[in-house]
Amino acid sequence: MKYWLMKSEPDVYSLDTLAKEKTTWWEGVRNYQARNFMMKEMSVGDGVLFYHSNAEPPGVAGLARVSAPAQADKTQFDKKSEYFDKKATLEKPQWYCVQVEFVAKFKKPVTLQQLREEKALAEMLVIKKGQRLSVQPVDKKHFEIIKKLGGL
DNA sequence: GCCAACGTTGGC
DNA sequence: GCCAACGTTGGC
Repeated sequence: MKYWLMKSEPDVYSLDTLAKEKTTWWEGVRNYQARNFMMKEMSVGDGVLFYHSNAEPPGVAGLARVSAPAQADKTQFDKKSEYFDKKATLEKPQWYCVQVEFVAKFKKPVTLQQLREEKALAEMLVIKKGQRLSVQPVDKKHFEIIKKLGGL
């Protein structure tokens, strides 16, 4: 069982949307490191911190869980999609994504500022300068602290 | 294989 | 909207 932080812009796809839809395929990741985490490291049941980037304020909005293993991201084959990739073929997909399911929404989001102020979280990747990875691993202890900060 | 140019991310 | 940080692309 591993733990992750996954970023989404709430204007594009928010935790509230996931709460309504229950599950979603995490499509549109076009970074190899992030893809490799989804393809090779994630397992069904892994815990996910759902992070709102480009939000006011930015921060962890709640919890999700990996609900199906990685499969080819179908948006890479869709010419009309902004995520279309002409290098991808059905035989050799370039991009994969896992399915995540809604778990819980924090009563109040745990803001980036709170994460920075919490000494025990100083080593978290999301805090670090220039850290842009949209899918990143999280220590269990950090996951638990944030869950508590979120009131769960 | 180097690296400059360019594009994207994401906080502010 | 700005811009620092970083990833990707493509000429050589």
